[in-house]
Amino acid sequence: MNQIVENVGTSKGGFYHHFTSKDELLFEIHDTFITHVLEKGIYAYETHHSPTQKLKAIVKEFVNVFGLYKAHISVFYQESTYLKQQYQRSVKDKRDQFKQIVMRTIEEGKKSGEFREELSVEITTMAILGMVNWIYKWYRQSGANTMDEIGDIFVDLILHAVLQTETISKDNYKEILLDLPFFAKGNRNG
Amino acid sequence: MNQIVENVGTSKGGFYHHFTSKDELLFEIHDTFITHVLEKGIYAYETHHSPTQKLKAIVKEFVNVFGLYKAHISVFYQESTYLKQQYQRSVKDKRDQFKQIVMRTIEEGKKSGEFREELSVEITTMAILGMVNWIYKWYRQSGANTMDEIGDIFVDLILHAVLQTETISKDNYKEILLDLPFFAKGNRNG
DNA sequence: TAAAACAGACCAACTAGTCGGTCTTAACTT
DNA sequence: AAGTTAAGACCGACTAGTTGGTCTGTTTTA
Repeated sequence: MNQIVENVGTSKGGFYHHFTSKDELLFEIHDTFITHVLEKGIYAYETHHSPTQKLKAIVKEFVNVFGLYKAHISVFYQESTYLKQQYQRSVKDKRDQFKQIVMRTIEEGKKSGEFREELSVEITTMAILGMVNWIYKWYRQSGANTMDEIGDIFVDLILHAVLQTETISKDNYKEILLDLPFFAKGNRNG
Repeated sequence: MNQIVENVGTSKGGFYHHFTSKDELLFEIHDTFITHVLEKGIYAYETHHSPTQKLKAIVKEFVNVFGLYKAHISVFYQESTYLKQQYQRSVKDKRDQFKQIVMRTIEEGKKSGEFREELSVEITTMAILGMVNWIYKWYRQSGANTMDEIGDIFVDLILHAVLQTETISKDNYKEILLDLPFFAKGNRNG
């Protein structure tokens, strides 16, 4: 608290005039970015037809939020370990909503035949959530890749993981999947 | 501390007779499971020839540790946020070693032609570490899948993500990749 | 001039860690 | 076998520092 208050340039009194507790602040912080991803996720889900496009858009937005709200997310994960029950529940609620969108998308992909039939919807979803959520642990502004590049790479990895194997090679997904830079293509194996 | 000591059924005095600080306990806890994965990882790396087999074995061992040391890992992540610098460095050291093994494996896979050339070694590695590390956040003993199943699914997802697209369909990887249960194959789309 | 915004001294509860002491164990002596 | 002793294991009241949070006031705004 002292640190928060100091860094923000305010005082205990000032802070508690606006928030009823530290937990509320934490909740508000979480709500800021989770609401953002959730809205973007829903929008992505609703504006695209194919599960592939949906998944691509959802993942990109999801990754993107780690660029936009890096500080929020770090603080939240660092301080939220002992969040009061009521707040934990609201937090979990919104996270579950996002999880549902991803699950529904994968389910649809399986039904439509775009994604592999043998996928476990639940575990695949958790794998995606995990790889993206973990970003806050390792991403540094100074790193070699921008958040946008990371998003593209993640989309590429995830789609390769879920798409029907046969369809990948058919060049249907040129625009979505990664490729070598043109000047490196000469060395290609195979 | 009070809680730890109480739950362990000892006392402050007893505890500090064996540890110099809480951080040391935390470090010891982390070291227990990180040493385990690291050894298993190195062994897996050294005993297999192909990068594909290496990666499979490494991921399986990595996932497995979350079954063996669930409690350790949860405690560590919950309490380690403010670990003293010296301990943080040793922790990071071992984690980096494991990361290196994964990176080297992917690099080798690219060189051998088994893995896709266009993969970003670093980001792919972080994706793998992320999806597995995140397990501690969601895995419940009571869940639908055993740790072993999750391991297999993760291996399947990761290999589909990294393997050369052409080779996947060639049945070379029947033993490694997942398939539908035989009784469901009749419904397969074409 | 009243209400909202803010300040900061203060507080209770809790934190990791200490310290003087007791109990347990096992080797050593007689 | 019984007695001695010393070291390691263990105890828990206590402390210094920190935590989130309160309360009485002052300043700012409209």
